[in-house]
Amino acid sequence: MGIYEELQARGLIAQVTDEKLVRDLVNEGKATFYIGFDPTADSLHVGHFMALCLMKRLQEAGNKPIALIGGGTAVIGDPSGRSDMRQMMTAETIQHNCECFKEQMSKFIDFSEGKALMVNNADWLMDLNYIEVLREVGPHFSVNRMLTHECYKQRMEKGLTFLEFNYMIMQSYDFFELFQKYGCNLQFGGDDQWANMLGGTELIRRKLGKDASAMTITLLLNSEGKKMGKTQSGAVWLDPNKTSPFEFYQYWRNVADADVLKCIRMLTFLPLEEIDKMDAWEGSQLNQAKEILAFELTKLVHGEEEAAKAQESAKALFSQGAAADMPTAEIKAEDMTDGEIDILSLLVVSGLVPSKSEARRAVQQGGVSVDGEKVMDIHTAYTADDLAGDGMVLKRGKKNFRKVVVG
RNA sequence: GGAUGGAUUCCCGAGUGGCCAAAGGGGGCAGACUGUAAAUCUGUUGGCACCGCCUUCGAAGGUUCGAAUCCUUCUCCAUCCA
Repeated sequence: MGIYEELQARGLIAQVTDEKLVRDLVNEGKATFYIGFDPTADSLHVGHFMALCLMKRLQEAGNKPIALIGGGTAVIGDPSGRSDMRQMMTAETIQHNCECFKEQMSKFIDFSEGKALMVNNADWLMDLNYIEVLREVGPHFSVNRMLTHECYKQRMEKGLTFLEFNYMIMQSYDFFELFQKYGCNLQFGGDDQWANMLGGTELIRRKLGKDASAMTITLLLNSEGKKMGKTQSGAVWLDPNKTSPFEFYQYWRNVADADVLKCIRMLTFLPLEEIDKMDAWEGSQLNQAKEILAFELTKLVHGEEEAAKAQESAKALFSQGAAADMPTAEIKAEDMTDGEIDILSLLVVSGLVPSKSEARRAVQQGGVSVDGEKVMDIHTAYTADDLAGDGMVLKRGKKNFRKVVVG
């Protein structure tokens, strides 16, 4: 089985321009391919992770990856799949994000000895001359056709600025540039990038009369059709400072039944035969699959040691409500009044709730416990002695724990 | 540049002088049930010193005993005309 077939079996391939061509290219290790990452935040997230894994897989099969950081395109903002305009970012923010991306990526991809390249499209986009670009590239794009693309259609209702409209042209230009400079003959991207990517292959064909291919990665959607890797409080980040390994683990531990196998297949490196066996699992057995998923992914992103730690913590926490390695909050002397701290303040200081009102509600609804004992009275107070030594395990709801100690 | 309509709490969306911290839905949170799942049911969903007070209805002013609601100016958005 070639790498292409494997990707296909894992459900990673969404669309390709010319299946036979791409399959041969990739299977024979002749592809020089690129994936673009727009530095819209200071850390990569799960969506990027899929792309990185794909790069890794293809690199192992002998192909050469180019990681393109969109330091130039991020200035514009991709309207694809968005119902409103992206917030404009300052040049400094983008620069900072680029640095963060570079660092994180080198953990996943082997950039040594020219096995892979990392480029920033700011290097060529920033110096473009408006009139020149219009004359060089403009004639090859039909506004009529562009407007019919799905990605713009959505925005036709809400409004699309000329700035964003140009994103596609910039991305196409990237491919064109990479094709000429590095012989990059294949572009990968999220399925929402399809139109933008076709723009590139078309530009290359029209300007150079040569063929380049494009292939999109299936978007990881949950059974409700929403993008995975998002929580109400934001994305699930790969940066341990933004999403701790424990939280990361928990996110995957908690995916819906319907999504487990899909995630294992698409995201992990477990052999397909093993995954196929899990297909038969049902009911509470799926719970084990979730554990496997969570462990495997945490291992990939944060390393085996962190993964094991996260798993142990989770197990300990959910069976006994205590664990050595769990998020800890320190209570300082100034948080205490008369040597005591009441339960509401404790909840707020520990970061388990954002306000005292919510703390009050949580307690009144029976959602708070200390060392396994439910707290029912909002006036309950604790002294420094209660917190001494190993501290206390403060719990809000079923899944929010925090160890509280004196700081 | 002109005409019209619009901006409400996390989101959608009611509310056109006091009964509005603002209906309803979605989402979130918590409880019950479970498998750290889903579905369902219940409660809750601005802040605080919580039977009371404070800050919110695009922004700034004004009218009024009293404004999300009326007036003025401004900003932004949509549609049509140029």
